Amino acid sequence: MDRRDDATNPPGRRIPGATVRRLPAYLRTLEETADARWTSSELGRRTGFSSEQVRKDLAYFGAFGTRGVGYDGRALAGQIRRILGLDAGVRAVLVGVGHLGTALANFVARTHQDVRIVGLFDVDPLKVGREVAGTTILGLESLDRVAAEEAASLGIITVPSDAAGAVAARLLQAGIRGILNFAPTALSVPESVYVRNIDLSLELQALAYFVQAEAVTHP
Amino acid sequence: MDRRDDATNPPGRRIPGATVRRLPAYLRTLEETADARWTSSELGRRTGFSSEQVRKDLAYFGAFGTRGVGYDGRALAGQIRRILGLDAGVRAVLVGVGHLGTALANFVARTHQDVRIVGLFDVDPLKVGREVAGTTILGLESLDRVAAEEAASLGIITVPSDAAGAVAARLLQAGIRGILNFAPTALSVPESVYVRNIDLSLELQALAYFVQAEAVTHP
DNA sequence: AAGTGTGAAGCCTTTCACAGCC
DNA sequence: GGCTGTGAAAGGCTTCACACTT
Repeated sequence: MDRRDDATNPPGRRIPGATVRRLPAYLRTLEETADARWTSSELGRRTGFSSEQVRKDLAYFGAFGTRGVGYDGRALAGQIRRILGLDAGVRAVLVGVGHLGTALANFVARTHQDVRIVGLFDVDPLKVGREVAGTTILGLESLDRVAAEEAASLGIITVPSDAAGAVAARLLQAGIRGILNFAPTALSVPESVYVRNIDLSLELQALAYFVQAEAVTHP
Repeated sequence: MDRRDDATNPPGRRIPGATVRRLPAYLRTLEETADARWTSSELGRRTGFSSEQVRKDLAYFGAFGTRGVGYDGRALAGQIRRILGLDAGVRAVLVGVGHLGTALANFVARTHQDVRIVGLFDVDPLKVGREVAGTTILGLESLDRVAAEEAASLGIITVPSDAAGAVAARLLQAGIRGILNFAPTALSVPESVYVRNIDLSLELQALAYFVQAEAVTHP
């Protein structure tokens, strides 16, 4: 879940990291139903947050609504895309094309036009050359070249735990500045690189606690 | 990445949810290197948290260490397993055996003895009957029966977004009390059910913001 | 001397409550 | 009247600092 993830929110106007992580949820909802008019309550109901939260989050970046009326859906979506830096287009490389890597590559290709996976890499010679989600899998030796050519800024690590550290090092060397890490290991990277760890086991075990605690509370 | 996830920590002694989510990381590290003696600093270094954090987290549940000395690795691991409710064994069902579901099923089967996937379900007739990670895929109609027979308490949703709501409803009906949801949708469930949403797109887009912000800060 | 356990302080995030505008 | 924008209050989590134990 989180390791040093939350040491992350440096920009000018000091935006809470929690706010940044909710913006994509707002954006998705706005895009899903191209409604002209939105209120903070409706947007909150659909994303699972409170209306105050929605208003406060947006207020960090400006005043996008009209009092007594609400928000214009299209305009707000545009603003959020701009804030997140999606309008410029985000390019990511993915290392480790097993089931998980394949699932992510397909998912991103299918559902995102603003985030694009521009390189798939694997050490397995049997996988190199195969095509997944419209991209040909390459060997790790091509990482630097592709990352540079495509100006990739994000990296996704879906390799086994013991390879993750080495892959992270290669990504940094290739100029990657943000990493989504699915391997259950704490990566050691410079302060300037953002790492988000997603660790299924941790989530499952934490869930086990809550379910058990609940059982104890209501016997 | 959180919707109503953090509305979660009701038990007797009011344990911070953040603490519960770190315990599995401590546990994994303790199990990885079966060292007899651990200090909070070493455990913190390995998991990526501060030593005070480690001590405070553990202190919520008791005094497991020896002053001036440290913690006994085996004993501490045992305590954490007990706290999380893992010693009783946790049983989960998984719905949606695509690439992502397959990856998770394999991963859990390979790396967990305390969390076990006792049922795999899919609506696709072509998948039903196939075997993944040692378990045969069944149709959704068998969910209630299997969940009851195996006393499953957790559910993992790895179906496409538009099916997630219906699957969640079926899981609740089958008596599931904790859900790990990989579909990018807010599920609506009763207060008593714990839901943890894991949403790749949100993470990727949030990462895009941080990377961009960094770029702005150091032009 | 070394390292745990813990109140107190500080920081971050959410919620409240209401003024302001349409 | 309805809904946004926002200071103030509340709540939750992390860090500090130190007493305490071996």
